[in-house]
Amino acid sequence: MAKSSSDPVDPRVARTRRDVIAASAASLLEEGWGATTHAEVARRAGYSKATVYAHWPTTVDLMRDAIARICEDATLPPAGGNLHEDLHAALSALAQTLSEGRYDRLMAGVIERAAQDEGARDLRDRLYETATTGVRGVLTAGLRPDDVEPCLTMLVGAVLVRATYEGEAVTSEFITDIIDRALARVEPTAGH
Amino acid sequence: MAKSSSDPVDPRVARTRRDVIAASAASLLEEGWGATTHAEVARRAGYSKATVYAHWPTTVDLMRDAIARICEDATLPPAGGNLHEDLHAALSALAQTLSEGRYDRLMAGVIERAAQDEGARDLRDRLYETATTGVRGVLTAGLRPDDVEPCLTMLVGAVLVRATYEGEAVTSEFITDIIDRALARVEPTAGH
DNA sequence: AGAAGTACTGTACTAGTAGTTCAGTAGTGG
DNA sequence: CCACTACTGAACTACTAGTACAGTACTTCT
Repeated sequence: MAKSSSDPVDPRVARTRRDVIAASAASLLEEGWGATTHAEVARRAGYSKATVYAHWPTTVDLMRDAIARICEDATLPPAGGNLHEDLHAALSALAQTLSEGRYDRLMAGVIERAAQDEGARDLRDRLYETATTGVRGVLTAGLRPDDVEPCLTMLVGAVLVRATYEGEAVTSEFITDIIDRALARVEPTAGH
Repeated sequence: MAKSSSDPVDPRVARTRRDVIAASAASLLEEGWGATTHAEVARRAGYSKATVYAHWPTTVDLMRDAIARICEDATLPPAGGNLHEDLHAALSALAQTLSEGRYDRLMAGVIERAAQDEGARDLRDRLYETATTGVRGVLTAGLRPDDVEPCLTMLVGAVLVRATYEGEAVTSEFITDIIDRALARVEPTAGH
């Protein structure tokens, strides 16, 4: 309350926040929500458990910052102007993120908690939003507004089901196939 | 080992298995995987914790039977022969199951564990298989074999994303829309 | 530089839970 | 009626989440 306006943060606090959030994000991606506890994060970051509790009283507090950090790190593939190619790139990036980056387990953990915890519901929305930003951008740029949402849902859903629920690899051919099908109604000329 | 062939089960064992599995299934749907412990299931079913451990040593053992039971209860809407109508009915049933029956949290719990536990991976596959049987059946009956898998993945994915990840209601109009789009490439004549 | 304030540490503690053990009880099949 | 086995309940171990707090180290202000 004393120095709230100018807000010159104590460098110790800045250091601690940075390190602990990085450790939380790493643990969340590597071990999943269930294994990402205050104690584990403190161990990884090299701080005392009490310090972590002092900054983030609840697990959701900790996850909120960790997920925000993870979302910051998400990179978008560059758009070239060709709808099919850009979509293919964006969906490939999504598939990559889902399988390699372990977003699947992370997302599952958030969804499981979202049923009971209001805070987790926000996290779910933000995470989904971030993961699909690339695809949404390409569709918004190339489609009529009415077509964006259903196409987004079908394309993202197909990749997500393939990667997370069927546990199968998302191949380039698969992505090409679903793009062709999803855009069939939208484009007057048959692509490819 | 003594009476394995004819297998006349002790009625006490049959009773216990039936009651505990029912309680596990109920807890799994109502409270989620995380809250479905041996102790909680024993309390619900009215048996001793030790008895539950005796029958199902690990949590996955218990979940396996509970999920099998849940899958048995799944009902399929009757097929009428019209592709669009049958698909609409099957996808509505899926959406209903996802939101009302809390399959979303259940599925999320299974996926989260599937990353570490081999047994949970089997459960994920079986659960996904069961949830999509209705839609798959309709597609198999009405489409060329090559079209079944991609259409299934897109339609199921769209419903799943809508219900579970976006947290929005799956309306009848939404289902009609995605069916039209998914089948656009498949049917020579534009439906509706 | 020194003082005053605050962040972090390490340890110890409480409370609660997963899982085990086992002697005792009661239902089952022969 | 007897031998057998399933279930009970209570006690116990081992582990974990979260709290408390006195001591130390860093930062900022004068």
